[in-house]
Amino acid sequence: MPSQPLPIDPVAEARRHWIDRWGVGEHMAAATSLMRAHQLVLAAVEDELRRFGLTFSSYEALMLLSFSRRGEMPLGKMSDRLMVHPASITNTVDRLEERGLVRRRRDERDKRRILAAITPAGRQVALEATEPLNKIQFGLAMLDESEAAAINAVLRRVRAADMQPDVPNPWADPGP
Amino acid sequence: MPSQPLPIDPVAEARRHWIDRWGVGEHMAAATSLMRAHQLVLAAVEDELRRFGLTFSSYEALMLLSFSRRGEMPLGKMSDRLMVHPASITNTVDRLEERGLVRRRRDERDKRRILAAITPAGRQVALEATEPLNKIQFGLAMLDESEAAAINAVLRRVRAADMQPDVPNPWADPGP
DNA sequence: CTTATATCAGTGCCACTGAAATTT
DNA sequence: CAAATTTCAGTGTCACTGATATAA
Repeated sequence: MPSQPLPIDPVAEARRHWIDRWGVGEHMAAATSLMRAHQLVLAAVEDELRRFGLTFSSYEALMLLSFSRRGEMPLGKMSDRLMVHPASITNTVDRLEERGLVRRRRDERDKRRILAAITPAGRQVALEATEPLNKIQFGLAMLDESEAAAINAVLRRVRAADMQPDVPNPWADPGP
Repeated sequence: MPSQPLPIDPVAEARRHWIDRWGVGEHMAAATSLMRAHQLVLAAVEDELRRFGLTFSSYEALMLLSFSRRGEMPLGKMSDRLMVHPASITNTVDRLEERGLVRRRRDERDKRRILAAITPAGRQVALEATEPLNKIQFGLAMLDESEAAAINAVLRRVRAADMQPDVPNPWADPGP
């Protein structure tokens, strides 16, 4: 990314224009902020992951497997959890498998399924790659804990469209 | 995107694992939420833009030009404002130009520069495409005004790394 | 001559579509 | 038989790199 420091805040400027023309602008600004912040966070994280030969996608796949019960999971379930296309998971697992970080095996109980299983090498890479990410706080080091929690609380409502209605909410306001 | 409704909140689950292993997790969860929410918002917006033959990138470029003083801007400045690579702006403007939505012309005062100028057809498409986006509130219709403003306030601090220190902040807390 | 601006060619990752193969 | 799971081939967008052309 090139991006000189900007002389102005382009999102705030667009918001002004929006309010002038349509009387609204907060949601447009929020969506645009989301796009920009995503780009910055992704770039910061992938800068750290590059030396491990990982993208954020492959890192997420590896972490998902490392947190799973038996260190393995059907590709379709990974696809759901990571919100990526089934064909993309095939591709991601292909590249992880080439590097020996995961191994494919058939699910004997449902032979349509393929399980991706993390290898010891995969666990080690996952662990090593996590260290610098925690150090830079996933590109969000400029936020304190409460600001990060605020993002989580609001964005959970955005993500809720993709979740069942009765999922426990760790960011819920206990209320009066 | 396929994405069955998820039985659990994968971000909250990852956060639990993180706190168990490393004692922290709020920033990781915030970064992950950002990635997921970005994906959902982008998909919602591009679903609406598709029938206008626009991507979010090309829509942003068109809006940027439509808000500019003379309806034109050097490609390099567009690149800075939209935070995209110079080579990507060349490509985006190529496709907009093929469709007659913008026109290129040399800047006579600095002949290294190329100005992208929005055409009347471009202004019309920009206007028409904005209508459904306002209608779906840019994929954030589940949020009220104050929640959208909260996103803007926090994410502005993330984007601030890319802005000069003294940019006016419309989401500033007036304070005591 | 050095720097800035834009373009071009090539690479890589990713998303998606539609079809195929296998199993339930 | 229909439905689910994964793979494969092909397409398109985008980001990036490195090289080039033009102008300041």
